[in-house]
Amino acid sequence: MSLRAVKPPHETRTRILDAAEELFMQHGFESTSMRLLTAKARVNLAAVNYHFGSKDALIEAVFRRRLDPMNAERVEALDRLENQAAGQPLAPEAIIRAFIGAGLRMIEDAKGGGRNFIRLLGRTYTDPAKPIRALIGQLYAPAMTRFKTAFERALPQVGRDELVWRMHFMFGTLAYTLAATDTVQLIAGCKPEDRYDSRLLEERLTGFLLAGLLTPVPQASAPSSIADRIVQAA
Amino acid sequence: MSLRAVKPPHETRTRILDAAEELFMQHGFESTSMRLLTAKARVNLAAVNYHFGSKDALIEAVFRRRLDPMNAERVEALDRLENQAAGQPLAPEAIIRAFIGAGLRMIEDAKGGGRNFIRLLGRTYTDPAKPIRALIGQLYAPAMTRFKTAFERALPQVGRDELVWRMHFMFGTLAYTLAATDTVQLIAGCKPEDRYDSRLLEERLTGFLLAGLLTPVPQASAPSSIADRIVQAA
DNA sequence: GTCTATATGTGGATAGAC
DNA sequence: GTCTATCCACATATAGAC
Repeated sequence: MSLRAVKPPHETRTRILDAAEELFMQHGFESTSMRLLTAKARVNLAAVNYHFGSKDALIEAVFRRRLDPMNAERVEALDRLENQAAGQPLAPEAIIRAFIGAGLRMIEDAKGGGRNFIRLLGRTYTDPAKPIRALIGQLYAPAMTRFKTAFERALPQVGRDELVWRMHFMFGTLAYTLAATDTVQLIAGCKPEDRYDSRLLEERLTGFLLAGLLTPVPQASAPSSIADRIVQAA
Repeated sequence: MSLRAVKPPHETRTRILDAAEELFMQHGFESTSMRLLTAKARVNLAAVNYHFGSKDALIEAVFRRRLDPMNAERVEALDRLENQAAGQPLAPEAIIRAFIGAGLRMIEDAKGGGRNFIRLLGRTYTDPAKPIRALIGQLYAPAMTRFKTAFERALPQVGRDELVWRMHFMFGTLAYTLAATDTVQLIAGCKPEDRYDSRLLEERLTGFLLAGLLTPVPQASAPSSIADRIVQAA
């Protein structure tokens, strides 16, 4: 045994992943050069190719490291809810929380890099590069299927097509919120200390999304009476 | 007068802008080289620098060409509403429609390139490059201020902080919807012919966003009773 | 205004010593 | 597993002829 601490296995890999996560978030994939990345990680330029094979493979590894556990957590939360419900449809609010919780809790992890990743993730949903979108879609697919089924059972009164769009709106709101939370000042000064309060954000998001999901389905024949319909439904 | 049609002024500029719009949407800014761009526009490689000065200046011109008229249209719509209202606060639904209408109508313009631009725009809200975000923010700022004031007057019961977040959610939903409308299949097969029906999409979006904007403000003390509150409010 | 040819920099990837 | 040196493709931008 040497007197020095034993070097953790794959320490180099981890340093590369951490640096990549932060730089990809700050500058995007294309603008982050391997030279900049390896300098930040304090590893040799050739290390990325040795450990990951290519820049693209590194990008995939960055997403897998966080996204696989995150989606597993979501599915586990849904499993727990469905076990408790014993065959009954779930409450829409509970499904929403099961989905957004995992991501929101990660924005409080500033030191461990979770916040960086979440913002990177939110932006990558709309990345122009096809392989990137395909990767994200593939990593999400299993969880997506489960949540879609749960929403369909919970909201039988919302037709299939309408539900697809509402889920689309929902995921969009979440993705954008996570990606652009630093930009909220653009609209107006909000208390900076509230920006990363995931509990507060969860309540705000849940309220907003739940209302959208539950709103009465519009009839094509009455385009300007949505507010009326909400009042009538109440 | 020659027998040939007179060459329109700045035809080269327009061809460059059109090609840039499409390629930036497909591949992003970094991945679109001037060589590819000028080839698509059928102009000389040096033409971009001659007419715009640099690639960055071209990017700015692409956004200004569409975004300035688009935001002007939004502000005009708001002007009309406020003139009609004669000092009374506006209906939240009308404000939402005034904001989202201009963008939604543009997605039907597939041939003229409007659809390309809208998707490019939606994605660029979360672009990692600081100068790009700064440009977008600057081009939006005047319209943003007007709409924020209108929403504050229309929704006095919502509280400043909460309203800022709800507007953030709203713009996020819109941006993501416009950017990723082709990805809706990711959630499930939706009728492809509905994807670009801006009227249908406007009804769906308005219903979703309006419900979120109007939902009762959560109390921090009762985190799991949002559904109850909606029922109580009704 | 348009073109060719080129200057100048940077990118990802790798061969081969240690 | 780590490092240096280098290959080669491709980027933006421009000089100068037409």
